[in-house]
Amino acid sequence: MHVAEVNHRLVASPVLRQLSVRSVMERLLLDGATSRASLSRATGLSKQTISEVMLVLTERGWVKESGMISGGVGRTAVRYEIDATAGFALGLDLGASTLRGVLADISGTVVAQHELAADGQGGQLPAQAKRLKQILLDAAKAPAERLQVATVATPGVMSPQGRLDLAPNLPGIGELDLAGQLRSALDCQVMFENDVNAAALGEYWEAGENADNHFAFVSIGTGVGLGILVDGQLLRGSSLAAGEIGYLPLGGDPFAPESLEQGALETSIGATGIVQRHQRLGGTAQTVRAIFDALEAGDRIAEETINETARIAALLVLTVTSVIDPDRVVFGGNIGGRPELVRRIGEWMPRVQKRPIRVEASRLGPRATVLGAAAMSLGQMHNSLFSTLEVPGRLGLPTLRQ
Amino acid sequence: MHVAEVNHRLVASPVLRQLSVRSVMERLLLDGATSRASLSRATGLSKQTISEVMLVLTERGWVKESGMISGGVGRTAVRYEIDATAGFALGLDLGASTLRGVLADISGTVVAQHELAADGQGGQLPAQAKRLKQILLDAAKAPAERLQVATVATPGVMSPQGRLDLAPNLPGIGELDLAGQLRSALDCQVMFENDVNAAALGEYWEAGENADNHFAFVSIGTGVGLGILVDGQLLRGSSLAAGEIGYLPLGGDPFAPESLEQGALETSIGATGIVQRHQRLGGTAQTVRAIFDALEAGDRIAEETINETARIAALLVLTVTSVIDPDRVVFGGNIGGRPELVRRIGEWMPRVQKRPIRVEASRLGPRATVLGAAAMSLGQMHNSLFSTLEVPGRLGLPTLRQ
DNA sequence: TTCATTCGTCATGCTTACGAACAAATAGGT
DNA sequence: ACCTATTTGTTCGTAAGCATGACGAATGAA
Repeated sequence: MHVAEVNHRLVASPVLRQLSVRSVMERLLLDGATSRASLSRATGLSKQTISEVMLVLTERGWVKESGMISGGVGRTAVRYEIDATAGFALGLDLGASTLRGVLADISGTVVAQHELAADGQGGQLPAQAKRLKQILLDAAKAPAERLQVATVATPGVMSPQGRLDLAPNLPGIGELDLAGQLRSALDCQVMFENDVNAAALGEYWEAGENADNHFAFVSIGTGVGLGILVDGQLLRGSSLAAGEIGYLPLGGDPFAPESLEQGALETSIGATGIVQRHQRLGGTAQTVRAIFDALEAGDRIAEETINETARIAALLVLTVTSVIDPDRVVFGGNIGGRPELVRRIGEWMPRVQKRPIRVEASRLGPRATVLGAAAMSLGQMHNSLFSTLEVPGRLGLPTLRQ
Repeated sequence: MHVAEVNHRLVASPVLRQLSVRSVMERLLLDGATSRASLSRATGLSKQTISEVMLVLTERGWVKESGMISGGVGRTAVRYEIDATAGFALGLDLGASTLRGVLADISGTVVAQHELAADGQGGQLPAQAKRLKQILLDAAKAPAERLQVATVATPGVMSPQGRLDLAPNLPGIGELDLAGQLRSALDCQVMFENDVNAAALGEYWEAGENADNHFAFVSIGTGVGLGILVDGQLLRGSSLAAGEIGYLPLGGDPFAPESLEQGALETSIGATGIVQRHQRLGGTAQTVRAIFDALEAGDRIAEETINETARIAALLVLTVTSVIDPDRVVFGGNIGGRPELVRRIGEWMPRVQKRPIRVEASRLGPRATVLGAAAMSLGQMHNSLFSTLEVPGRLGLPTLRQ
């Protein structure tokens, strides 16, 4: 089978066949390896159609035979499964101190992960990304041509001009044509996403079948951020600013000039805010990590600091549940992922909200963002390969005439 | 043409034809009357396919010829348009003092509207609804069999058992099997929706082509509520509680016991909260209406009351924009729709948020809810008639394996 | 060994859509 | 008055896709 064949999209196929291919691939992705007969039952398509579709898919290299199914009554069935090596999706997390990467194959299996210490200057970034990509491809023995999509998770916002704005932790990066340079360095379709949104998607993906499709992820670290999933889709907002919660009027006077600059909530429960609170209470710690260490050692001031932080975070949970009513709120980030903090947030909740709400700590920790980036690539790969068709789910409303 | 034919759904048609019918109907709904040739260009389907589809649609009664198009170069074209009398959608707004109704035809034109003073007791409601339905059908000369869907907008939440909960303004209504009784009284498919959500949809619908598909509607009246549209769809939340903003920690101490009972925000800017504020400031007014009257007369205490209310509402806008980033926030309800209030909210905004945000007063006023209910019925009618097909827009993610 | 069951293929027929050719109708120019 | 370019809409032939039902193959259980 030639690589050219593998890369060939199913664009030319007519509408009906595309729909059939799509439902078959969806079943294979969700259920794993199966026979044609059970695919026919699962999709409602006739056995005949399934056979035709599988013929096309094996010729194209997306699907391969994988042994037989025997043991039950009746004839043994030929088992088909997605050829996991047919396409790969890359996720990158562009952090302040590390550059993380994850490579997933088309079936959703993570086949390689690695991280590099970030060089001080942003100018090195595209070259580093290229190196990381190659390391991951080599580790997975994946040919470079089969890398279909990469997603780069970044702090701040990627401007339409391809420059990274509002990312003070990555000095000097705003001057680069980051999008263009990464596109040529990675040599495939490249997408960009906010790191908190990516982390939200990562946690959602990790939860797997238990995932409710309505989900909120709060990141507390140097700054604060919120990622929202509605019906399994990221909610980005009309100016891509959904989840920019630093300015929420919680934990400080929102009308104070510094709140307008830095944001009341961020000032209150961001890393520097927590350290300042500790110092106001008489503590001497210089970092949040030191405060958590003191907390573990039984220090009263640290206890009070974290408890007050949790109190304000509980108001944040109240705010999020009041507005979008997620099934649960997951906390992550350097600070937000701390179980000591999350437990205290949960303890505050009954005092501000009658309805119980699940408040949990991130299960993926620092890997949430990079896995979410890989998930975005994976979703994009599937949809561009098997879903070129534009079928809007619902009709829009006609113009109102009254 | 028989009514039985009109009511016949297109269920039996195979997939491909359904898709064709759908795109044709969508174009006709959005663009109005056109010729078959231009439909062919607009949909990408061939001219003969369009002709076949139109034949089916005219036979079924959904579409009819409507004169000729001449004047340009070339042969005159036969013009087709949706037969507006083929189906009707009903919206009802179940308010504390009035029962409003709107009847729209299949093309989205409001063909009748009327309201009845609500009888004191909730038990009369189904009979009143039936009467209102008949009044509207008579006014529009629409045969009852062609009423396809009705949506009833209610305060509170409709429980899965069909009882209306959390609607203190409608005493005694919680005991009724409201859903069942309305279904048999209205004698068609009946849906239920929260009144604030319906109002949000109404305002969105009214904005028409200028509507951005990302939109928030805040209602301030006896209580406070929020309706959110994401991509033109209502955001309901995982327990149908999205937009229940009464408990937001704004304008009062969220840890106070009365905040847990009544909600801090609702206590602060709900009707009674505003009156109490006025009295605390030394005023004597008993109703919000009186306060607004005094404001117009130049009263300083009223000015201060409303300004403080606007200040807290501005924090609400900040909260909503921080979380979901809508294109604009529209205020409605008895109090929220007041331009004097909305103007002051807009004046407070620059003090808490750098990014400008459009804050506007409802254009539909008290009719927003009933129009939104009609819009829901209309959408449901279109989708059940022309979109029986289940085609998910995007593929889901496979299980994560790592 | 027989039988019920399941898998997969083959042959057939139906529905749908498309392309090309063509007839019909019109405006505008000569 | 006539011709031409343009647009509309139909007819006819062709191809694609799917379903149906019959059939052979392979298997476990009685």
